[in-house]
Amino acid sequence: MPIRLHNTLTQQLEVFTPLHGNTVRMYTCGPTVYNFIHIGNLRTFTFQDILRRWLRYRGYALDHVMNITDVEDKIIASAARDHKTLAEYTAPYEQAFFEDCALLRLERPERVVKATDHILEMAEAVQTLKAKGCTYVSEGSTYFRIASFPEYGKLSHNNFDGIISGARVDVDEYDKADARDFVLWKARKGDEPFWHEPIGDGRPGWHIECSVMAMKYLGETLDIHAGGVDLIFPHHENEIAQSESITGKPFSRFWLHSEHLQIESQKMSKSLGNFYTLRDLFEKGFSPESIRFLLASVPYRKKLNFTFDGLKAAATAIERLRNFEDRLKTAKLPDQTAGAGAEELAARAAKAVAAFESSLDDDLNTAEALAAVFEFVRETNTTLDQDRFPEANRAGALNVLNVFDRIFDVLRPNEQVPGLRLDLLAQPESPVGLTDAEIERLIEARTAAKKARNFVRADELRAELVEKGILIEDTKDGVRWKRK
RNA sequence: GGCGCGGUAGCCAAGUGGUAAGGCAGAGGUCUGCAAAACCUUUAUUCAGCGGUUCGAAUCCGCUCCGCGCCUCCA
Repeated sequence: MPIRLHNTLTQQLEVFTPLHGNTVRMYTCGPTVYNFIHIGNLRTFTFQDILRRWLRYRGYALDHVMNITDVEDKIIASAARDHKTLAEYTAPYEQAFFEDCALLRLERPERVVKATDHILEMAEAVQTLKAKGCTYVSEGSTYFRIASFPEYGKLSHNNFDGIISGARVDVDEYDKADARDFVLWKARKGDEPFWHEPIGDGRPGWHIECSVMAMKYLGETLDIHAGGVDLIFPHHENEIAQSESITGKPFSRFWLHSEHLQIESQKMSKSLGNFYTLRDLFEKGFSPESIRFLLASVPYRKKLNFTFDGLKAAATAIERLRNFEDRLKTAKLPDQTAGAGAEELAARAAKAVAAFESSLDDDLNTAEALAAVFEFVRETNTTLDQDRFPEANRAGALNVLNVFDRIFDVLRPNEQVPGLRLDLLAQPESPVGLTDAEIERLIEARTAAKKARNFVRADELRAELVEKGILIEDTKDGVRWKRK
């Protein structure tokens, strides 16, 4: 079954295939590094990660470029306030961004590129636009004239004919010919950083960096361009105007946009005090896997209500899957079973994988994909309970989880991921560190006491273990334990 | 004013014409010396409301109510 994705350009679900061979050329708008990224940013980056993984699962190779915006008004203002250069100011946030991504298991794009490494190309692009008659200069700054691009508005489906009453048209300090014209190259101003280029002393406008870097690395027509819904207008609309004016070709075939999330049913905003970074959530004791699971569990085009109850529910759901995996790996299984045969059970696993796949093929319907997995877990647990799950089907069942985790990636706790800052995670209180051998010895003593029907002693030993953060599970296959 | 989205069980949330997925919480049960953990079962005659189309609607159409987004920096 083919992958179908919702294209903002056409407002429809379309079958996706790359333009050239097997490689998907994808560009995503990365962070502006003037602060730590927040949970809303992470929703978008998680969506892009799921998209990456699903495209690869379906056999495509990726050439994915993500930009880092490291020159921009807020950065300039903050750097000036702190008496730092742009690079001095942005470097720590850039590093923090990659740490956050690693903690959430977000795959690194094939190329991560910075705006300040492409100033020359941007200035050249502005020159090209000037030569094509798409620009004008006002007070030293160069603007893009949207009247030169008749298709302006085709992405956001805004109609700019005539006056839009009620809209707050902000004609700022610069003298723009049309309120919607946007700046390509800002004239040098005061003490602000600037570059000396033929187009003039100054710095690039925001939108031009994405057009330039995307086309430099991926060619004139991308397969996919993605970002948050807020970028549809004006950022992506402007990217289209610039890029297509330069090349005369479609800039991107697919435009994918992820919805915003809300916090406890409210808009996330600094003034409401519900503005969370990953670090904030770690301090509250939530794990990266819980956060990733919650962010991934709601299809990307739906608003996601991000709540602390939701995070707890996500943690419990992951625990259920981990328990299931553990059971599958360690259970003693019969060679022969009555009732449902190996073939039927194999078909059940195949059906679960097929349902998982078709859900994600359908515009990345992660909620439906999860349902397929949990249904399989329940069915298989039942069969295991009945001692009717044969050894021959073990691998097939584990494969369902492997397929699931290739995309969701929440079954393994964080460990040695390069660049991973485990120190940022809230450490669970483990008052006393018992070695495995010590734990085993205490459990053996308890088992012996139980056998001797000395339940007082057995309960003492159990209490001691619980106190030290060890969870005892008496199963019919013997005692299992795990650290809490 | 323009464009667009949404209102499904206590909470989160699939489903866009064929008779309500899944997760969490709750309740009951299995297991156990008792527990815990784990697992199982169960939980919406109903999909904001009112009309309409249809053999049949949560799904299509109209109206009403409520919430939200973009049109301005923003994931």
